[in-house]
Amino acid sequence: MENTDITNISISEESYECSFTVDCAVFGFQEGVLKLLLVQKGIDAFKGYWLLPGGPMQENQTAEQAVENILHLLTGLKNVHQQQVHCYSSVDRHPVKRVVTICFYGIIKPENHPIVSEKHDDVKWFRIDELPKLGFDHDTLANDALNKLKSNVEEKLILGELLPEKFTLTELQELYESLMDQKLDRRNFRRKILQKGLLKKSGEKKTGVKGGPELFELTQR
Amino acid sequence: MENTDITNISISEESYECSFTVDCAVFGFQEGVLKLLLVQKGIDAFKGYWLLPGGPMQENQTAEQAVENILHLLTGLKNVHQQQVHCYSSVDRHPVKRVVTICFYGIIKPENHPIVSEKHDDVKWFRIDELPKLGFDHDTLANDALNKLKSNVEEKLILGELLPEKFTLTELQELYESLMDQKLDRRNFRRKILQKGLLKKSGEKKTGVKGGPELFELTQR
DNA sequence: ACAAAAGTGTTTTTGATACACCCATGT
DNA sequence: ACATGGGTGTATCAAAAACACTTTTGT
Repeated sequence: MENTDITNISISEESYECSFTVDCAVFGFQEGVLKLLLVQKGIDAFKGYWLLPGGPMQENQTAEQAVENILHLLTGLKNVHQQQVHCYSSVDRHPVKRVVTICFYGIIKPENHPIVSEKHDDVKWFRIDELPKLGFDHDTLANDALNKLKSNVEEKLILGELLPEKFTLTELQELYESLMDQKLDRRNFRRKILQKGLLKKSGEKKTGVKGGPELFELTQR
Repeated sequence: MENTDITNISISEESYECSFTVDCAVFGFQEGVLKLLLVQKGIDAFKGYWLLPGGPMQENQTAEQAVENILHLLTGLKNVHQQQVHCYSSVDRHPVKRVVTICFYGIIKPENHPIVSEKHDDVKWFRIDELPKLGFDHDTLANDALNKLKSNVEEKLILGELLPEKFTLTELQELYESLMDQKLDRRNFRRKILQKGLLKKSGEKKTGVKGGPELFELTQR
C-alpha cells in the first residue's frame, strides 16, 4: 500500500483519476416513526437491492450540486438541504470500477415533498427500525448518516424541519423519542424545548384529537 | 449546473473521472500554544505559499492510506492518527485541473515526531494565531479542521496525545485554554479532568518550576 | 525570606429529573 | 358522562461554577 515515489506528490495532467459518486440518506418522519428513503433502480450489480439514492458526480458539478441533482432525478425531491457525513474510498467497494463516494444526509417533511418516479414501488420510505439489507456498503453509510443526524440533533435541536408547518408538542416529542430511541417526560420536554425560543404558538388548535392541543410553528427558518 | 440526462445516474466504465487529493491539518502543542504544521513544497501554481501537507490519492490507496503515505513523504511523520473533516469539490479549486480533496486532521506531540525534509525550512510549525495566508483554499480547510478538533475535544477530551509522555496539569490546562480560547478555573479543571480517570500520577515531579508540580501521564493509550 | 506557582474543599448556583393533578375535547 | 390526551408547577437531585487559603519550590 505504501507509495514512496516522490514524483507523485504533485498534481499534473496525468494524475490518477477515478469516479466519484454521491449518496444521500434522506430522513423523514411519518406515522410517528423516523423513516429513510430508499430506491431500487436498475444498477446491474445490485439489482433487487434497496439503496440510498445516489449516482455519479459529473464534470461540471460540485458534490453538493451532484447530490441535489441526482436526488431530484431519482425521487423527484428538490431543495433538500444536505450535509456531508463521510467519504468512503475502499478500493473495491464498487463492482464495476473504482468509485469513491461521499455520503450526505438530509431531512424533509414527507407530506411536503411528493415522491416522483416513473415506475411505482422503486422509491419507498422504510421505517428506520425495519430497514432491508442494502446493496454495496450502504448499510454502513445509512448507519453513519443516522448517527450524524442524532449527534447534530443533540447539539442543536433542529427538528421542526421534519414536521409539517404546524405541529403539536406531542408530535415533536414523538419525533425525538423515535429518533433517540428513548422516552421523555412530557413536562420536562416542553420546558426544555420552549425555552430554546425556537417555537411559537400558532394560535390554532389541532382538531380531531382529544385535549385540543395547541399547534406550534417555528419562529424562524 | 443542473443535469437532466437520466442516463448518467449509473456508474459505467465511461463514467466521468477526476483526480483526488488528500490534505491534512496536523496539530501540535509547543511552547504553550497550539500549532499547525505547514509545508512549502514546489507546487507550481502556489510557489511561495504555505500549504497543508497533501497530495494525490493513488490507484491502490484509500484516502486514509493516501494521507498517511503523503504525510510521511512530505514531512517524515508516521503513525499520525487522522480523522476526516470534510470534502471540498469546487470545480475550479485547483489551477491545473479538476481536483476534489478530502481534508483530514491529526494531532501529535511534536517532540516525539521529528520532522524530516530534504530542504530545510520547507516544513514548519506555525502558531495557530499567526498563520500565514495559505495557498489554494487551504485557509478554509485549516479553519474547518480546527473547528472539528475543537468540537471533538468538547465531546471527549483526548488531548494527552498532544503533550509529552509526562506533563503537569497546568500544562494540560494551558493546552485547553489555548485551544478553546478561554480561561478556566484551576480547581474545577483539575477535578473535571481527573474524574475522567484517564490520567494518573507518574510519581515524579517537574523540576525547574516553582511549586514542584506533579507529573501526570495517560493511564492507557 | 520572599515570590511564584501548585495543591486542595466548600458553598452557591444552575440545570436536569421526577412526579400528580386539573382541563379540554372527542366519542 | 366518560375516556383520552393536553397542559401546567414544584420539589429533589446532580452537575457546574465561584471562590481563598496553605504548601512547595526556585531564586
